[in-house]
Order: sequence, then structure tokens, then C-alpha cells
Amino acid sequence: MLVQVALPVPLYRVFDYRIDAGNTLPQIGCRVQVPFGRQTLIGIVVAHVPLADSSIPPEKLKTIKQAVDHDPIIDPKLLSLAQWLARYYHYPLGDVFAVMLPTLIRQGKPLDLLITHWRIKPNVTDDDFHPSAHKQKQQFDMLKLHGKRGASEEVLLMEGMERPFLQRLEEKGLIEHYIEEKAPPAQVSLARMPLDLHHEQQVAVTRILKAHQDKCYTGFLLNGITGSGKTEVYLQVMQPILEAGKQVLILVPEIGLTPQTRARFASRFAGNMVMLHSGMSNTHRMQGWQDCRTGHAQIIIGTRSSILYPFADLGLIIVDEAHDASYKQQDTLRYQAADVALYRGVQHQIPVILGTATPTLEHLHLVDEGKLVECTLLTRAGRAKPAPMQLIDARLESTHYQNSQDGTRYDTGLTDKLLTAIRQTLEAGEQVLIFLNRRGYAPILLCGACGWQADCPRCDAHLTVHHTQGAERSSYLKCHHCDWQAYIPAACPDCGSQNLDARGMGTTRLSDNLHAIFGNPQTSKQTYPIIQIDRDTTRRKDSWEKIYQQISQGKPAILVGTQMVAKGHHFPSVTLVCLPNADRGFLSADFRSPEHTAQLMIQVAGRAGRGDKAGRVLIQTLQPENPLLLKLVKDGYLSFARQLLAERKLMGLPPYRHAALVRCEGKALSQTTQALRAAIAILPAKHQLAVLGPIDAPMTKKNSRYHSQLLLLAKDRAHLHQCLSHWWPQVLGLSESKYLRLSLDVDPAGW
DNA sequence: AGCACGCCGACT
DNA sequence: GTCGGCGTGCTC
Repeated sequence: MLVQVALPVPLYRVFDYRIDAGNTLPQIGCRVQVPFGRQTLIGIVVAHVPLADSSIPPEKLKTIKQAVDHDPIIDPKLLSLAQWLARYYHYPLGDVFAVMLPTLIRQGKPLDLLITHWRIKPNVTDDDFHPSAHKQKQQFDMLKLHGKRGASEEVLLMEGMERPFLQRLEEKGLIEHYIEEKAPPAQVSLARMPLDLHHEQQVAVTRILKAHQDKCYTGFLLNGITGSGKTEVYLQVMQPILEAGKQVLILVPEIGLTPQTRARFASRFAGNMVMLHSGMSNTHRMQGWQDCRTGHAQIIIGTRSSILYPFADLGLIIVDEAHDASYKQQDTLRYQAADVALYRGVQHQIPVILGTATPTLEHLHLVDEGKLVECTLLTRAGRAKPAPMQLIDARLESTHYQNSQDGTRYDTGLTDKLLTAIRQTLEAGEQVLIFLNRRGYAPILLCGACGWQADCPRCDAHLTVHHTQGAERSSYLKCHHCDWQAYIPAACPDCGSQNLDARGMGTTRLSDNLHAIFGNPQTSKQTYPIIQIDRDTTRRKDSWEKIYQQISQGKPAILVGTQMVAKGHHFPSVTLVCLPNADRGFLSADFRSPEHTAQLMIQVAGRAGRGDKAGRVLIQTLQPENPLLLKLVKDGYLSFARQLLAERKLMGLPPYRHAALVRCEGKALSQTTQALRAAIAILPAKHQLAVLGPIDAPMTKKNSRYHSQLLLLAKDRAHLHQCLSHWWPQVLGLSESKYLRLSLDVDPAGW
């Protein structure tokens, strides 16, 4: 028998190895250390093959160096998940494992590293050392710091202890190791009584639990407006599943909201909860991975990559905010975590809940096809009603001008109508949220004399005007797509004019303007804090915590935020939400832009009013007759989305066609385009695909690299995959591909 | 990807 | 005469 091994190399095949006579055959799912060319790699055994069936001539076969695991670390379901990912996203199997597994597992660290503990033997003292044994004594002292119970080997190695010394000290009878088995987890119990459900919630819970009781897969689209109590549905579905001893996985969009999410689940259930996110150390990640695999973790809250973890006994997957773009991985193995969740649901025969107030068109289409069951929550919990949306025509309403200190007048970008509403809300003791999806001071620096604009030398993008934080308000220019920064020139580099003008509105500028109006004791009887919420003000550790605490006090204030404010945070004192120009997105070229803009607008609007307080939403626009905008405001998101779906069908776009996007990155546009032409040339004769391109990618030049792309659209998914599986490895092998970076994105998020 | 082999220019 | 540039080819 030979073993077939998946290795972390970008090659679309697995490798056969012999086993030394006398050694047992490593089981499927075990890690093995193998010679590969001149290097030694760690791979995963994915199959056993009789020597006679191997396609490799026997003299080329090498022998495994050693088996890393006695028992498989990849169970059959996880293996078939990896194989499915490799096929579906056309990614080498070994590289799939490289994405799936924590670094320490990939490096071949033994699994018992975490549970092997070392401690000092009783009655051993400092006197047991020879004065000359400095190093041994030093290592001994490090262990002594951990007291009687000692510490895990992993922790000790991280602290700088060395394994040979541990072993030597053990041989001398000074220290000993022991295995600390984790106690099997107790059954999860309720820490607090469930809330009463309204009718729609009750229907959803009953339907989802039916799938659990029938032990079968069903995908649910839990389509619930903000404040309709989706979380309570999650909690009440989870309860019997957890009580049955099963694990529940909750996917959340981003790290920012995990502490809040954790608090909500922890206050309901007493059980082992594990958080999985990118900010974790390698050791913690491996610990979490193990806890999921052994079943020690009962409630798992994690970001995208958690969907690739092993689970001992999974009973339910919840994808919260299922529309969120962060579920799509963008750099390597471009998987969509919500799609993978559905696949795993089928694998484990368990229910999967996709929860959102703004379902993607893909998910609505799956409902139409009968592949997802829709549960709708249209009533808000408590007494609150959905906040009405109202348009303000910024062409009719002159925007408010403000006199600055030097006497010049400037445009605040806000209509008097909007300002009046803001003032009323503040005076009523409530908070205002203004959504502006542009950080920095201004998106453009323009020469008033000749029209020159400050552009990034490395990207096809304008530089954004920024102010440094703090008292010294010096300005500088910054590219939001690479890390380019520059000083603001004293004069226009083209014509020498000193009439350089910051154009457009960013969150810093809007905050400044609002501060002049509402935060200045000379212009306002009462002043209010202006709180800016974006990546720039929340970057530093704890800064978001501080900001959030200030907001939570509930005192009247104006919050100015980018799309950060759309993601799951609750601002219970906000009753007015303003979108001074959120509708710009309806003009963009990307065919998905209207969908995303609408999702963002609805998500932000959902921050208005909670509990007893009514909310309202004001949308200031320069295009009040825009049919998409009107549709959204008048008929709501679902009706809007249905209309977009109809348009997609007419135009033959996803989800009615299946898309794959080839991206090519290189030093020159001529090369990237040429490589894609060569790729088209080797498409199979009867490919039956719509081939669009090669075209220059949006933002062709980024970070001094050029991007072209090629779009393939297919009516039939199986056909697309069959075509890609032959063609794509060949494309990578083309001589044109040598100096370029090519990537394939199945189900791309946009193009 | 990594790693080595391989054949052409500037150095002790 | 050698060190080293990265082009080419292979990995069970």
C-alpha cells in the first residue's frame, strides 16, 4: 500500500509515498513528514492506494520519513470539505489545508503539546543543583514561577524553556510531566430565562427546530428587519440543540463586534464558549481548534475562517449578518463562508440559519429555487415601529453656509432642513447618527486655477486630504489604497497657483463643521459632543471601547461615522439617522453597487430608534428622482431587491449566471492583457461560456501594479466547473504567466 | 512555492 | 580564475 499525500505546494495533484516495511500504514487524515525534492514537508494523508494502481513509476517513489499523528486529525467530513473546496474554488488541495489548519498544526506540532504539563517534583529545592549547572538552574527557576501545577509545554517553550533541558531535568528526577485532560464539558444550562417570542419569532423557531428534530439539513434565510429580534430566535433555537449536547457555531462578520456578541450569548447560556478571530496568537488558535475538534467548545463564535474548523458534534450553524461582504475571502482560497456553511449543513445534516435584514440577491434567489426556506420577521420587538425614511432634495434646499473664523463662508454640506432636525433631536435629549462613507477630511485636493488634482503616484486614485489627530491640525495627503503619504504642496505643481482647495466631504470635515455649529459656545447656547467613528478614530486599541462607552451614556451627541456604524452595533439613544449623500453609490459602475448601497443604507437606517423611542431617517440627495432610490425609500428593501433580481435575470447576470473571474496582476498592462488573451486562446473549443475581456480591472493601477481581468459567465454551474478544471491549471502553466500573478475567483463579489 | 542546476558578467 | 545574477525545470 502507498499513501497519497496532499502537500502545501501550488500544484494540482497529490503525491504517492511508500511506507517503510514494518511501519504501520498512517491512517487517512494523519499528518506525515515526507521528503519532497530536496526539502522535507508536512502533508496530510488523503488516500491509500495499492502500489499496482499508482501512476508513478516505482523507482520514483520515496518513503515517508515519519508519521506525525497516530490518530487522524482530519475526520472524513473535514477531508471531504477540503476536497470540495479544492474542486469548487479550483485551488490545490494541499493549499486548501494550508488555509484550513492553524500554523502550529501545519508545522507539525504534536497535538498533546497543549495538554502535556510540566511541574517540579515535591520536595525538590534549589539545593539539589550543582553550583556549576547555571543553565539547568535558570530553566528550573522559570518553571518554579508557575508554582505547584506547573504549566503546559507550549507555554513553557514560548517563555524560552528548551525541551532538552526539560527532559534532562526529568531524568535527574527534579521535575515531571503529566497529562492534563480537560474534563468532558458539562451540559450547557440556561443562565437566564428566555424572552417571550412574538408570533413571527415563534414560527421561525418552530420551523428551524423541526429540522433539528428530524436530523436533516435545511438552510433558513431568517429575513428580519433591524430590531425584530433575530438574536432571540438564535438563542431559542440554540437552547435545545445545546441541551442535546451538540455544538453551535455562530459566524459573525468582524472582530469588532465579537465582544458584544459574546456578552449576549454568555448572559443566556452557561457553557464553554470559544471565540475565534484573526487577532489570536498561534497558540490560542491551536487551542481553539482543538477545543472545537474534541467537543470541549460548545458555543463557538468566530469570523469567516471558523467555518473551516473541525467539529466533534456540530448541531447548528448561524451566519449572522449573512449579507456582509467580509464572509468572502479575498486574497487566497476565495471562499464564501456563508456558502461553505450551507455545504457543511448538508454534510452534518443540521440546520443552517442565514440571518440578515438585507438578504443578498443570491440568497433570495436560493429561496426562489427552493434551496433556502425563508422565515420573515417584520415586526419589531417591543413597541417601536420601523423608522420612516424621508428624502430631502438638496437641490431645492440650499445647504447651510457657515462663517469661519477668518470671515470666509463655507458650505457645511448639510441642508437647513437637516440641521433643524438635528437640533430638535439634540434638544430633545437624544442622539443623532450621521452616516458618511468617506473617512478623512476631503476626498479631493483641487487646484482652483488649472484643475490639477492630487493623485496617488502608485494608484489610479485621488489622494485624500487628512488632518493629523490632536491639537496641531496640520494637513497631509494620503492614498486609501496603498500606504502613500505626502505633504500638501504650497502651490499647484502644474501652474504654481496657491489656490488649492479641498473638495468634497469626509468624516473629519463634517465633524469640524458640526462642531462649529453645535459644539461652539459662541454660536450655540448649548454645546454637544461630536463623535467621529471611523477606522482613523478607532484604530488604536481600546479607543473604540472608550468611544462606545461615551455613546452608551446616552447623553445627546452627534455621531459621525463611516460604514463601521452599519455593522451590528446598537446605539440605543439614537433617534435620528442622517444620510447626507449615501445615494451616490447608485451611480457607480459595478453592477452590484446598487445592491450594496441599499444594504448599507438600510443597515444604517436600522440604527434609528429602539425600544420605546421612535426613530426617523433623513436622506439628503441631489437626485431625488433616481428610480432606485425612490423604490428603496417607498417600497422597502425586499421590493427593491426583487426589482434588481428581475434586472439581473434580463441581463444574464448572477445569480442567473454563474461567474468566474480571472485576475492578472503584473508590472505592465500590456503583459497582463496579453496573458489573458493567451488564456482565452486555449479555452476548449466548445466552451459555451460568455467570455468578457480581457478588460482593465477597476483601479487598473494599484500599488504600482497593473491589473487586468477576464470574466467567464455560464448558464450551467457544472459545466463551468468542468471547463475550469481542465483549463485553469493549463493557464497557470502558460509561458505568459511566468512573471505575472494570476488568480481565479469563483463567484466573485464584484467586477 | 522552494530549491537546485546552469550558464554569463564584475571581483580578489 | 570564482561569486552570484535569476531563467528553467522538477518535486511522488
